[in-house]
Amino acid sequence: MENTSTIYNDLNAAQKEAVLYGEGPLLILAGAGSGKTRVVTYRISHLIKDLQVMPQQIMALTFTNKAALEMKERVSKLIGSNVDRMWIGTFHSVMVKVLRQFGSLLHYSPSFQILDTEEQQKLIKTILQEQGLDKDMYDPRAVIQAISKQKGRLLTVEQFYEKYPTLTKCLDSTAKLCFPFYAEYQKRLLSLNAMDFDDLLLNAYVLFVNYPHVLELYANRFRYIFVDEYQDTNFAQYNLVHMLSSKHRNLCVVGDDDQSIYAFRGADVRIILSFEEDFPDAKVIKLEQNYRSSATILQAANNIIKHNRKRKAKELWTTAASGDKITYYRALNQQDEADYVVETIKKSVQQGQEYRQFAVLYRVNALSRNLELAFLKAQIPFHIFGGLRFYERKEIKDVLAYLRLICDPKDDLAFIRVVNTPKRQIGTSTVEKVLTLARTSGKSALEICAEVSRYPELQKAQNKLATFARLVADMRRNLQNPAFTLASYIEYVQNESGLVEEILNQMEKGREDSAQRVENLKEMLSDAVDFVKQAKFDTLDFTDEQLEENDLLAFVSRERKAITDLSTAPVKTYDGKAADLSLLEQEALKRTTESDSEAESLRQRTLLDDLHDYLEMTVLNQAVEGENDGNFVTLMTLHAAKGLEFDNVFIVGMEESIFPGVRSLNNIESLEEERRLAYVGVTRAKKKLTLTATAERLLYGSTTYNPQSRFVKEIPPELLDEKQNETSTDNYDLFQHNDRRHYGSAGSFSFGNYQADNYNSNKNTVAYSQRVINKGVQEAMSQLHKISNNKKTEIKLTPLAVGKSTNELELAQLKVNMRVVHARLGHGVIKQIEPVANDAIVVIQLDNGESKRIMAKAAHLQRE
DNA sequence: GTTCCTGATCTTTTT
DNA sequence: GATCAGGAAC
Repeated sequence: MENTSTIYNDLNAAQKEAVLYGEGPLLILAGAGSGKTRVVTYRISHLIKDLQVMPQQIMALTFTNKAALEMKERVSKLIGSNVDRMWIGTFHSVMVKVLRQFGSLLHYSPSFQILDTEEQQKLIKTILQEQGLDKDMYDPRAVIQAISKQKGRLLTVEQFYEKYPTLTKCLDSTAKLCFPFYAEYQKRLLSLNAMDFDDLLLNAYVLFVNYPHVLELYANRFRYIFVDEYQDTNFAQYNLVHMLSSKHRNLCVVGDDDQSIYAFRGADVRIILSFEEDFPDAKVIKLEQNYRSSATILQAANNIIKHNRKRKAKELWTTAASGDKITYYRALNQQDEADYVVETIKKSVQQGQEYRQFAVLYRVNALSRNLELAFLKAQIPFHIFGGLRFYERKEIKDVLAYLRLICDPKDDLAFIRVVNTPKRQIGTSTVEKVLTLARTSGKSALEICAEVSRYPELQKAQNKLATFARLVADMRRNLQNPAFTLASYIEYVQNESGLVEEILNQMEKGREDSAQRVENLKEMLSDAVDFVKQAKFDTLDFTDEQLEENDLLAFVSRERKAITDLSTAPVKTYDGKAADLSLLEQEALKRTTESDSEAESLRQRTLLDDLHDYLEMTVLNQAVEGENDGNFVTLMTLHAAKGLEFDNVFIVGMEESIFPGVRSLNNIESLEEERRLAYVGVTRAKKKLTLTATAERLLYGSTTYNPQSRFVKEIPPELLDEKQNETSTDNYDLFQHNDRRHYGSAGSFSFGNYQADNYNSNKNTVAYSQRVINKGVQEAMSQLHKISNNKKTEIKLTPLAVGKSTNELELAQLKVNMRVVHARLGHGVIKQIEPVANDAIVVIQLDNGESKRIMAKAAHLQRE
């Protein structure tokens, strides 16, 4: 076998062993920078190329879309083009695939929708109100978290109330929070035909338990299963993985217990720690050689992490030279700290380094502010990652809600969101009435509006509601209009709904972020163009679905036979109900007979298909492109930096109660998680690491004085090169004072609000900055250009057939002081043209004296 | 129904 | 200091 290929020659002994290891459970403990992804991708390629394993027999589960994408690309480079047949994806997306296929067994229709966190919270709020519960006692966010925790532990509603039959029996505080809500919440989800993120895992689990034959289908098919970042799995994921691999037992998990930093969202380190108990015959391979960092940096990392008690013995080593010492800078205050970072980068760049080789990491987002200002002042290009994600922005979510309502008129949550957005004088009380009527009659809210004249109690708002219903119906009808592409259709909805107009009106009133919001709407259009392009590429899943359609029929007939074999005994199910096989059978038959027409629509995707898939992508795939290969300094949280590497890394805010955070000071478990976070941060650096702390810090509106972080003290002093602001004499005393204080005490003390920072009103500078609020970490960092090259596509929209006249002015023809006619507003003069994305905001002085802002393209302005 | 003001809150984040 | 939700006044 050794002769099959030379690609294995660039692996070290441990890596090679992991790649070539045969059948059975395999745990790869891969330290930071030890070539983990390379090992996994090589192993997959080895299975396919050397052992003739079929790609469709391989499943690889990741936590993020970014990781899945990277794995796909790297595997496809190694083996050629047939990655498509493998199931490489996030836990969630893979389970969606399963549930779309078999969810009907759990009484969900295959088109169930997936709720995001905001909608979950809204649901909880309604339940809270309707049940008349004390809203000071229940914070919706905490309730959602509590429910999520139960689901992560695989407690269904039935099991939950079995375990906690009364409120007084809820000893656990999260159970207490759940108790009044869980059942009702779940009931609503079902009636909305919706699942939340945790349901995707929980329901897949329930499905597999209730219908062993379904599990068998997958367990048989997937001979090899891989799990990336195994230290981040929760109980539900753990169980799913074990079920799926129960047949062939070729489960390969990769992870590093020292890099487990997501316990706060349900990850359980014990899962990776007990892999060998789960599989006594497991092979364990440790990858300890680090190819990333200098010896000094590694030594620091090892010294920090060895203070943790619960962990697998593991020590990174390298053949690299010791390199530069770690700089530890003690600043006067956060300004001084930021200036130091900026100055250091400036100097290094003057000596020939590039901005892209620098990253500044921090524990909490709040620390980015001062850095941002300092970078702006110094005119150094930078990107801040984190903050609101693209699809979570208000203006985007509003458009998405319209699209959802158009797609599925029964989507009452979408209805609630948009019925009065933009404002249509439809208030909460009216909406309440509509919803009550909908609930009692079993109709959807939109249906009620469509036949509003039948309901005397809605008389006052009759016209408004009817107009809204007509608006949505019109939009829906236009789905059939062949002139539309997905992007041009979305643009049409953006305009027709009045959302764009509302933003422009707000701009009129001086709202500052309006231009940005318009730009986001435009960005959404190019996003849609790219999405369709990709969807045409990605035919991958359809072949698989086709395959499973037959499986579904086979499954039903087998299940039937099982029942007849057991004479009258019903199939054992999870909730005690017998499976309704006849329904399922009809469904399966229907699908097979439809498969011809489906195959046809495969060739010619309809606008509705595109829209459907697009909507699913927006919930499930939150990652959005960032600017990829720009030469800029990266600013992000330590969490976001996991998996990335930079030549030069700064970690700021190395102070007790910031890092480690206040909330972890009294708890060993979370303190150890903070320490792992420090370990992750330190190991991001390849050549040079700089740590900074301040004597005095203005945070959350008050000044604090924190002792230096214990993590700095855990680094042997001989590795550190300590520096401080030379202009100051009292600086050191301040630190002495801070450090004399005890660690465990409730963190920092404060002298109240004095002296705010000097830069507080720099809003204009912020606007021109290179700051990209919210583009995902995804591509900005990766060297994979493939997608990003497509991303910069120019938006080409099919012009609307309607309303286009020969007199219509093109964007380029518009000039200031030109007289124009607007179909609705009448005559006026162009006063200002402000380009935005591929369009422009035009200020028109109307003849009646009023001035209006409109989007140039949608306005269809004509020559006077 | 809408706007404007007050006051509580401020880890980390993906799906 | 900044944001955002919820309540009172318009």
